[in-house]
Amino acid sequence: MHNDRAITDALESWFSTNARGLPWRAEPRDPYHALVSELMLQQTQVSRVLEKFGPFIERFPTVHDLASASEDEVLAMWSGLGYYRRARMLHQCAQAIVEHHDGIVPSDLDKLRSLPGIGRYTAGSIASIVFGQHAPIVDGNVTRVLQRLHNNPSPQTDKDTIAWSWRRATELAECAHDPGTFNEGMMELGATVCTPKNIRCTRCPLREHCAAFEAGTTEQVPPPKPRAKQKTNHCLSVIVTDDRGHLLVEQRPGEGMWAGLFQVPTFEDEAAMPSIGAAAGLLGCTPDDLEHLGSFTHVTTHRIIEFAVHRCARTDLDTDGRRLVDPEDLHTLGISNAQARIVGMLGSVDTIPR
DNA sequence: CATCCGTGGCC
DNA sequence: TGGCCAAGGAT
Repeated sequence: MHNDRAITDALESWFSTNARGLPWRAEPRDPYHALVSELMLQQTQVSRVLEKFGPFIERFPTVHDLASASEDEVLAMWSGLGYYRRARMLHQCAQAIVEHHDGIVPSDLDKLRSLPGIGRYTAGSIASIVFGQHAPIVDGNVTRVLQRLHNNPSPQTDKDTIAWSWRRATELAECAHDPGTFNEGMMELGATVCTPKNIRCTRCPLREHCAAFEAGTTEQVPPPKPRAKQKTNHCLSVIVTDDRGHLLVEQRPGEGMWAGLFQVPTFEDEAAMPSIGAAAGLLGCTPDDLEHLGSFTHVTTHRIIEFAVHRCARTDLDTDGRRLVDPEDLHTLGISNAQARIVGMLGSVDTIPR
């Protein structure tokens, strides 16, 4: 039907000379390293993962170390990566591996799939890249490459398109000489050559197999994804220190945005910025104790968050469910980049974990 | 099944 | 520089 073997051969050959260096690709491949890396790669760019992977593995060298760590420690090492629920999933995943799989990352696709935080993409990725199995993977890159390869103009998010992509990826993975290399190659091609815009067809190893290139429709296939409208939120954050210079922090709820992360006392409102009077009242000081240090806008995919940052002059506030930490020790707590920026307004305090 | 969950790069 | 873009898993 399709010239699948020609496609997989061309791609594997291209990838073996065009791969960017990912740390866990070093031989021998440690399945635990792959697990951490794949969870990180689910949600952020390769460059960010490169920054965070080394320190994370150094802190949690084995699946046992990760499993026995506290959730706070895991979140601390995840700080700045975003999608923090995945850090907790990875933590639970490690615990499940220790409890149900003798501390050994399973190679079986269904067993991988049943672990927390691992869906069919991540299961296929570990099964194929680490264990050499002919398992398919489909991510946004793979879908785009496949749709262009077959000049399939359907919306990427359609149920039928997703099912079609998985069928096609399954055929190709089964055909591939080295399915792990093929799967990595598809993602790398989508990330560096077969990109949404500025498509680099002249550098594409699959050009002669590409129906969209043939038809001249690469720019239109696939169509842009519909985007959710951003909601606005307002946060008033207050930097409070005691007479030793220790910083007052609180832990966010276990659900929602930045779940389980720490922050300086922060008051939120969807409609408008909380008033200084209200914030002072909740903190147990007066408006005169608060000094406005600055404001900024923090943008995420689904939210626009306006932050106003104040400094409290009082050093004797009731800690009331909050805790005081030495700014030097902030890197041991999970904090968002927005909060790191706020604490940075205090001075040249280094808040990024290393 | 629709919605939620961060951050940074690119133009 | 502000808008656009990337993307899997859980619930």
